[in-house]
Amino acid sequence: MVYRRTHQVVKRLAARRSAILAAARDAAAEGGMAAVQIAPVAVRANVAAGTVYRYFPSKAELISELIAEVSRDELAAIRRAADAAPGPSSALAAAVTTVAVHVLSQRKLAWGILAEPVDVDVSVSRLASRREISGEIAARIDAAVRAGHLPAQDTALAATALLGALHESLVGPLAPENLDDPAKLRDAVQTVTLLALRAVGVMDARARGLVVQAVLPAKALVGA
Amino acid sequence: MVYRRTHQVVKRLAARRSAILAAARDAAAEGGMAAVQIAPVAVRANVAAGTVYRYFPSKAELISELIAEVSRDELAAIRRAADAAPGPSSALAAAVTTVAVHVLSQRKLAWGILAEPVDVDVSVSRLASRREISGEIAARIDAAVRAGHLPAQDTALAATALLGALHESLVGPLAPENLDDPAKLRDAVQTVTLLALRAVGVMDARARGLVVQAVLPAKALVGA
DNA sequence: ATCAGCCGTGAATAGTTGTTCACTTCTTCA
DNA sequence: TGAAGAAGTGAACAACTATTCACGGCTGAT
Repeated sequence: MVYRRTHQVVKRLAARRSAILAAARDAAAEGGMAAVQIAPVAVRANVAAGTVYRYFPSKAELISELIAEVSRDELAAIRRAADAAPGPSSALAAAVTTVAVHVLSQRKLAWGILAEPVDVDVSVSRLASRREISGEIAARIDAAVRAGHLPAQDTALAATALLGALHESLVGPLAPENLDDPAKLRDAVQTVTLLALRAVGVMDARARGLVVQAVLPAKALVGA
Repeated sequence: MVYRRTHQVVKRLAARRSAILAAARDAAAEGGMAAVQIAPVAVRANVAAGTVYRYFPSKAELISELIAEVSRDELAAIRRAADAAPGPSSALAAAVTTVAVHVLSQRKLAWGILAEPVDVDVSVSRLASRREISGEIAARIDAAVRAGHLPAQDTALAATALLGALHESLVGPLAPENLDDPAKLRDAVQTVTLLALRAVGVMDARARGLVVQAVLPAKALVGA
């Protein structure tokens, strides 16, 4: 053979691949999953439509990777916030707040990743990602139950319900309008976190305390 | 003119219109909104594709009417159940249980009506329907607050969150698998209702009592 | 410098589905 | 019964997009 991939080429290919993924992410953040179409994404990434297919075997694969990437970031953020909390209940509160803040800061993207319809091939990947995040929340609920802070319950179902509540109330079509106002945004996060904590059995008074503590560090994320 | 619509013809036209709507509903119940395509719906209704357009100006209009119809039924059921309850807290529990049971008994249809992606023209109608149901739940929460049974709160946001929790945990992709088993189904309804009641501030012990009372009459609906 | 082979291209292709319309069939009434 | 006009038909059309592929240009070893 008279041609072999040199390190420089490998790097360029990886960069281009990332650029395409980033373009897809931008498109989704702007117009939801429906806006992730091969031609527009190619334009954003400064490549031709055909080139996209040199990097991803199909659109479904591209979207699957996009979802996986976003979910990986999300999961890491949840773990970081929860692990930094002083106890299981605080950790749960931190996890919930983190989800709320993240979802709000990228509403369209979150909507696309979480709810917007896609074809079957993609929903497999989406399901896996969602399961991971739901599992993480379930684990945090379970820890609080084992610590005696919460009544015994079906933690998997509870985690799913909490995520549903967060998503629907913050990025769903009935979500409040002017969440661009930071104050309103913080209120919404607090309110929803409170609902979530009470739902799994935290006493009202204690829940209010946990919410305040959890929102303080998370406020930084809102600004970022 | 030598032709005028006779009563018999008017009736036949109305029947055909209903048949098309019913066909659309069946299709949605079987395969979600994605399955509501003109050609298949026409076949189900025993008419030609073109005929559908004699009754509905566009597919979006057809789906909008479908959504409105289903939501109207849903809202009526919620009101009926809530009004039959002895007090505001019971009414709220009854309302939540009713939503849960209905959603479970027609999962695919509910998913299509509530969450499946559709084009913009349809989402207007969907939004209106959803707002009505959410408003009804909000009103029930508000009644319980005014009765002093619940702490003051943003009832609209709470109602939206509750519906999100119900939908996600019962018909979302992470919903438990074998809900066809009546016992499992009842458990799921109870668990989710309990979560919902606690979320808005009902004390755990009292919530458990309300759940049991609310599920008893609703069980009949499951069988139907 | 040169050539083998990979990378990038974008116009053409193909599949899917909502919508139209020229035509047929049915209904009503004189 | 026949004419006027409405209702029904379904093949053809149109719009949208994912995907392909034959070609031109670039890269890297000799």
